[in-house]
This record gives sequence, C-alpha cells and structure tokens, in this order.
Amino acid sequence: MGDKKIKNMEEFAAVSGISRPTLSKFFNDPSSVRASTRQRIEAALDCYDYRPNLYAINQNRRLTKNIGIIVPYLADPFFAEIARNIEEHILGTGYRPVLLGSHGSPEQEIENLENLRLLKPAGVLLAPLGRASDQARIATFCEEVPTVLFDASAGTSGDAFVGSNNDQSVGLIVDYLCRTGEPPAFFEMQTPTNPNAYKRRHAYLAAMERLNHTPHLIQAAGEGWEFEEIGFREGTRVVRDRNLPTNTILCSNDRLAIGFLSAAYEAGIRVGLDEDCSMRVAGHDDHPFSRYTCPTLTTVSQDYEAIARKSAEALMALIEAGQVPDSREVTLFDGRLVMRGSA
Amino acid sequence: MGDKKIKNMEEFAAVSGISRPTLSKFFNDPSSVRASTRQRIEAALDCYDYRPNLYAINQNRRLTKNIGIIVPYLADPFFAEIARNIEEHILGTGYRPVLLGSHGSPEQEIENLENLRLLKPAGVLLAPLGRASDQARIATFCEEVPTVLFDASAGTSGDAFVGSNNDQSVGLIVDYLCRTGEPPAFFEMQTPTNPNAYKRRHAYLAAMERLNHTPHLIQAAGEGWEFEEIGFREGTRVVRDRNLPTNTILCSNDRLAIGFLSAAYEAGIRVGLDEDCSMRVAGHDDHPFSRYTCPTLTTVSQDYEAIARKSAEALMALIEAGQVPDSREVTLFDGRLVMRGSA
DNA sequence: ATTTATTTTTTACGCGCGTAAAGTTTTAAT
DNA sequence: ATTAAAACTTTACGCGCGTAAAAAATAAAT
Repeated sequence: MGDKKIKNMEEFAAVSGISRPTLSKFFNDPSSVRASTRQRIEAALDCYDYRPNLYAINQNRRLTKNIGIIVPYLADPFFAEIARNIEEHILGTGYRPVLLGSHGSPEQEIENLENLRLLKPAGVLLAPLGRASDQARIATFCEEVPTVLFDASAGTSGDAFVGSNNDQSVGLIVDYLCRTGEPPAFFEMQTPTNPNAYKRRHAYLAAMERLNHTPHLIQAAGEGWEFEEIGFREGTRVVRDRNLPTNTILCSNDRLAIGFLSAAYEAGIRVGLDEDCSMRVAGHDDHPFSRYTCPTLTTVSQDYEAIARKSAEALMALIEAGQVPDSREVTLFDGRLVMRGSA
Repeated sequence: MGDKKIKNMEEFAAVSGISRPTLSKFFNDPSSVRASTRQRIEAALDCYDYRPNLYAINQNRRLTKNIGIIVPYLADPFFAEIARNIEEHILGTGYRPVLLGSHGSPEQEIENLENLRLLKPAGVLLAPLGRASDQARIATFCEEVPTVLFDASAGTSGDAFVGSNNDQSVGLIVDYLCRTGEPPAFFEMQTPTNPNAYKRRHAYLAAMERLNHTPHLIQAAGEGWEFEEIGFREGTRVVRDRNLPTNTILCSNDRLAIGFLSAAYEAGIRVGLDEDCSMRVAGHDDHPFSRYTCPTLTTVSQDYEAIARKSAEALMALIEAGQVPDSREVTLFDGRLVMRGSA
C-alpha cells in the first residue's frame, strides 16, 4: 500500500509521470490504456496513497458505475442471502453495488428509487414488494433507468425479469406429496403481498386438477411481512378446528411453514413421516432456516445462486447494450425438491 | 409533486426568485433560512421537480450528510433488524444512512471502511466482526472518522461503544435457570468470532461461582457464521454422548440454541418444562426467530431499539460536537428475561 | 525506413454546487 | 422613527474530475 498522501489526480499525474487524462481513462477502465502504461500507473499506486474523489468522478459522468439493488425486506434471510449473492456478482464486474431494503413499505420502496435516481446508477436490480408496490412509479423509473426485476414482477415493468418457475416448482412438490400420501391442502395468505403467492395458488390448483384431486385452500388473514406470526396464528386455528379434509399441508412459502410447524408443535401434533405423526407439512423456497425447523422442513428450493447470477448478467448485458431491448427477457428457474423430515 | 424539470440550482433560483446561495443554505439545512423564505422555496418545490445533484453537493463539502452503517452479517436477522432500527433513527435526523454488510469477512469489513471513506461520511456506526477484525486498520479509521461501535467492541477503537451488559444478562438467565431447576452448562463455540462470546463465558463462570455451582463449558468446534449449523452438529454430539453433568443448557446465543433445539428434536429428546421433558435449553439475544422454535426459546432479550437509538444518538452528538471527545463513552443495556417454552 | 494506426500529452473548458465577501433588504428592538 | 441585527442578493472563485480537440509520441505493419 501507499504511504504518501496525494490530494488529487493532478498531483498524482505529477508524481507518476502520467498525464491526467490518461489517468482518468485508467481509473474508469484499467484495460482501456496500454499495458505498459497500466503497469506504470499501478506501480505508482503502490507508492502513493491515492484514490479518485468519488463525487468529482460522478459529477460529470452521465452514468456512474453504481448499481442499485432493492429488496422488499432485508430482515428476511431469503432476501439477505440473494442480495449477498448479487452483490458479489456486481463486484466482480467492477461496478459498485448499493443495497437498499424497503422494509415492506411501498413508500420506502419509492423513496429508495428516488434516492437511487440521485446516484445516477448505471442500472438497478429490483425485487418489488409486489401487490403493494406503486406500479405506476416503478414503471416510470424503469423507463429512465435500465432495470432488471427479480423474484417478483410488477406488471410488465423492467427490461428483464428473473424469477422462479412456480408452475414447475409447485407442481413438483404437489406431485411428491400425492405420491407419498394424501393430496395436500394449500396454506396461504388470503391477500398475499407477493405476486408469487398468486402464481403458486394457481399452480397448486392446476396441479391438483391435473392429478384429479379436489383442491383445498386454507387462507390466513393478516397483512404485512410477519409471515411466521401469521403462519403460527392461523396454523393454531387450523389444528384446533381440525376440520381439514386432509392432513397434508403445503404452505405457500417456508416462512408460513415455520410458523405453522411451531403451531403444530405447541398443539402437541407430531409432524412428519413417522408412524406416530398425524400431519405432513411442506414449504416452498428452501429458506435458510428451514433446515433447522422441527421437524426439518421438506420444501422446494429456489436456486438463489442462479437467480442472483442471471439477474446480474441480464443487467450487465442491458448496460453494455446501452439501449432499451426490443423485448423483455423473462427467465424462470426450476425448483428442486428438498426432502426433509416434515413431509 | 413538481412537473417541470429543472436542470440545476441556478435555474431553480431563476424560477423560484430566490438567490442560489440562499437555496444552497436551504438544501443543506432548511431551518437555517427565514421561515418566510423557506415557505417560498417549498412552494416552488411543489411546482418544479428539482433536487440538487448529490455529487456536486458533496464534492466541495468537507463532510457529507452520509452516515455509514456496517454490520458483520446482514443475513443474520439480528443484525438486519438492528440495522433497520438505526437507519430509521438516522433518517429522522436528516442524514442519509448507507448500509454495508461484511459477510463475515475481515477483508470485506476493511473494504467497506475504505469505500465509506470515499463517501466522506459525517460519521460511522460500526458493528465489527470481532476477533477476526483487522483491529489496527479499524483503529486508524476511527481516528479519521467519528465512529461509534456497537454490539461488539474492537479493542478500544471508536469514540463511543454501545452494547449490552453481558454480566447482567447472563447473570439473569443463569439465576433463573438455577431457581427453576438444575444449574446450566454453557454451550458455546470454542473459538468464537465475537468478543461478546468471551464476555458471556466469563459472565457465566462468574454467575455460577456466585451461586456456588460448578460451571461446565461445552465448547463446539467450528468457524464462521453458520451458528445454527454448528449448534446442530455439536448439539447432536452432546445429546448422543449423554455425558453431561446437567440437563440444562444455556447457549451463548440464540442461533446456536436454534441449531441445538433442532438436534435435540431429531434425537427424539423432548425439551422444555413439561413432565415428559428431559432437557432444558435457553439462549441469549431474543433473536427474531426464537419465538418460532420448537419449543419456543427461553432467552434474554437484547434491547434492539435502545441499542439502535443510543448508537445513533451518540454518533449525532459526536458529529455536532465536531471534535474528538475527551473520554470514550460506554453504554451497556440490560437484558430482559424472556420466558418461553424451552426452559 | 516509411507509412499507418494507436496511444498519450497538452491545452482548455465545463459540470453543479459550496462558499466567501461586500452590498442591500428585511426584521426586530429600542 | 431610528438603529442594530439578521437574512438575503450579487458577484466571484474554486473543487476535482470528465472530456473534447489538436499535437506529439509510440507501436505495429509494410
């Protein structure tokens, strides 16, 4: 590392013997200068502690090297994990990730978009809240900034969408549950905030019809992002009332399932595949915590890594193309069955 | 909201009839201009869509209105939650929070500090990794930027520290466990990454001595931040070997406890207070997920809100003072006993 | 060695705003 | 009404870098 402090690029040009415009090119893209000069610059950087002023750089550039990442809820390990993956991909391309969480609030989501706009980002990766989102303003934003939506869509906003194939994944777990026991009822939120929830509901209905079984929806009341709480509360009601046509429950997502399992445990109902178990519960997403539930949660995994990679790649492609694409690319990843103890 | 787009402050000065220097003052601090002019400006903002260029603003200011927040691991809901609280407090003061996660990596932590330095932040709130942190570089950073450490300390770096009173909180739960049954053994990581872990170990030893009980440490091997995994693996071994002097386990943190409970469940051991239970397990932190474990986890809560508020306040005080304080303020919050099903 | 293409240097201007200084207007106080 | 203080306007300069254009230097190709 360097020792002597350098004030600005002018000064660094003086001590390194490289002209300032060339240095400017180098700092914007090291590969844009001749290899020999690049080495000279890097050698100088070893002797002198200099990094260009971020604000001066971005003031004149129409587009910065910032990439915004917005997720609906950072306290949900699912999103934290996927955000982490995306961050890593972005860093690998020499861009600078800026992570923002919307805390489940549509106002915060818009606020985040506004703040990002001030950063003049090269592009944005957005996982919208879903139903609660201000679709119109998101659409406006997407027209101004290259944006890839992931996890959930918001209308047809965005130049690309990366998500999971709910038809396939829900079909997979319904198939599995039917093969290994009773057909499942579907446990979900009555008015889910996430558009994936609707897709999963329909996928469940379709899968049950395909298999010639009567579908059964259990719809929990409740708003917001406290899914475990909702799963627990309504799960308690479900196991108390005991008027289910089936003892196999497929939850719309793992967080609901975590709450449901907790409710079943409290009610003294054994969940799982053993002889003495009276109920089976499955989830969806392979949430980081689902391998530590009691019993461990059988679920369908979303391919976090693939979604993160593809989202980042799609955005980089957009940025490099430098123009709005002629068509909106949609990528859906298949889920993988994760057989654990609960079903 | 405004409709007409304004390019820069000069233009906005023209249409609003306010001089540019006054506008500059206003945008830096709305309360620094006369109430009547403030109203005129705000009225103009309603008609015209203008926000000052972030980069131009910060270029000349020696200190920006940015406040950096660094947590060791964003995928841990504990840190996600505390970060969210801090963000809210920062926003309330008119500053702009910038959240960064270190992904459990000391290199990333230093990288985050370096990146923050480029942002010329008014101050930084840092929850260091702990033992793995590059203490020297953190110390250097703290001398250059007003910094409040929270959750964990790093030597005596930072102008203030806000954390929890491990002596009190561990003493509290040890007391409780002893009053209601057997004295607990202490389940922890052998080489914990977090300095709190050492404090808790000592607090446990002290509490047991005070109560005239023989302490017993169960030290799990393992590195990194996959605490549930480590708790599960070593928990499995512990319940298999069954050579414990006690059937009450106090875990150094809730994430270890979550893994441990899962292990106990898998081993068919009932945990809790009921007649048919052969083991009690308690944790520490009141992790967001600990109310959904099976059984629900008895633990000591850390006062997230208080830690977040005090950290933010301490930093704002530092910033407003505008100088290094004569003494390093240390604030420790007491824990609250959270009695649930597991002990 | 000559030509040509590529890269670097020199020179110069501008981005949008912070901010200092001096002059003017408004407000508050007597 | 007079005076002093506070707030505002005018004018002007600078921050650190992007970037365009023309000239010079270097490298590659014949």
